[in-house]
Amino acid sequence: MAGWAAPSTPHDYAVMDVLQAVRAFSDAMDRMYGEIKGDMEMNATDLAALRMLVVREQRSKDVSPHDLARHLRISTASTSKLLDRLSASGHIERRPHPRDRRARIIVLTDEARGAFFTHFGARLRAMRGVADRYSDEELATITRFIGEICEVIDP
Amino acid sequence: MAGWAAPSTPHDYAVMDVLQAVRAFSDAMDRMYGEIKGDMEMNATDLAALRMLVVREQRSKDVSPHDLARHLRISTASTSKLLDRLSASGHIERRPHPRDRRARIIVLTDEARGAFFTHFGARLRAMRGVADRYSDEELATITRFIGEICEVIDP
DNA sequence: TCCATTTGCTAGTTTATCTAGCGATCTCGT
DNA sequence: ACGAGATCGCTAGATAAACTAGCAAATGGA
Repeated sequence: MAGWAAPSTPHDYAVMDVLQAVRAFSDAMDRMYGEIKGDMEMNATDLAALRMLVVREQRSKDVSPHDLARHLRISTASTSKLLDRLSASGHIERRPHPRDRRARIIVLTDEARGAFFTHFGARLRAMRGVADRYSDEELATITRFIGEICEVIDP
Repeated sequence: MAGWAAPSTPHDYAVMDVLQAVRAFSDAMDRMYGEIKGDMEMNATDLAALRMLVVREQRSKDVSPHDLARHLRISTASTSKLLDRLSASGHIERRPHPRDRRARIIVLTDEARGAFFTHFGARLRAMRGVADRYSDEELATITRFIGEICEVIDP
């Protein structure tokens, strides 16, 4: 994913290395989600939906079926079926929206939170262990870099 | 994905921030692939296969249908169909393995390489632009951090 | 040599997505 | 206040893509 323009200076090599690391990270994420998908006996989309719900919950943001459809890039029809599956498996509940009677709010069940952290928890702790070994300044630089990369790949 | 244990020191906050950045990065990657999937009119699995082939080609590694099945975590039967699709759309070719007459080697066509860089090229240049603004020491730290994160999430 | 294993494929089934369209509800201009 | 148009989530039916089971050809070690 990086390296088809010949590097010439040490800086070029450093840039190439970091972009290769970014690519490797993407692959590692794919494989991790693949593994967890297998462990939880879910398909990729349903797991991605669950991840979104966890993230949004931590930010105290409500999630509608429409939000899910946009994030997952599937139709709202597919989203209805997806919610049927997650509801039947006890991972989510459809709650009425307090103000808009057409709308729904999707909330995670305790079982889903438990299952999620059962499967992600060990890796999250391991990631925290990695981050702990860096200084505050280094972490700030890394955070800034990752943030900037996010902005250019998903503007 | 980070932050359910109350942080108390500046370092805790820095760790929490970087883990949130990692999570956001993962989300941004998902959305980027989703967008490219739409632009290239491919499904997620086929695009993931193409990405794997590009990465392996840059490392000069041969890819068999079996390798694809393992990486994508789909059956070899589904992989055969996937290769039929990619072959029909002109993205790949099945070549005979030089030594094992049962096996195949999957190679990208020039068209596939072109299409891939048409869709990823702008973002890759943008990422390079971001990385260029960091010092060699910073880039080394970031590369090391990302590498360590990869090891713990995909051991 | 011989037999278990590996490789990639096909056939048929199941699962998940899409398009099209519906009723209910909200929003906004008049 | 009220009607037009937009939005929300859902259903039905069609299409696409995954799965399981099993096959022949080729390999490789006992």
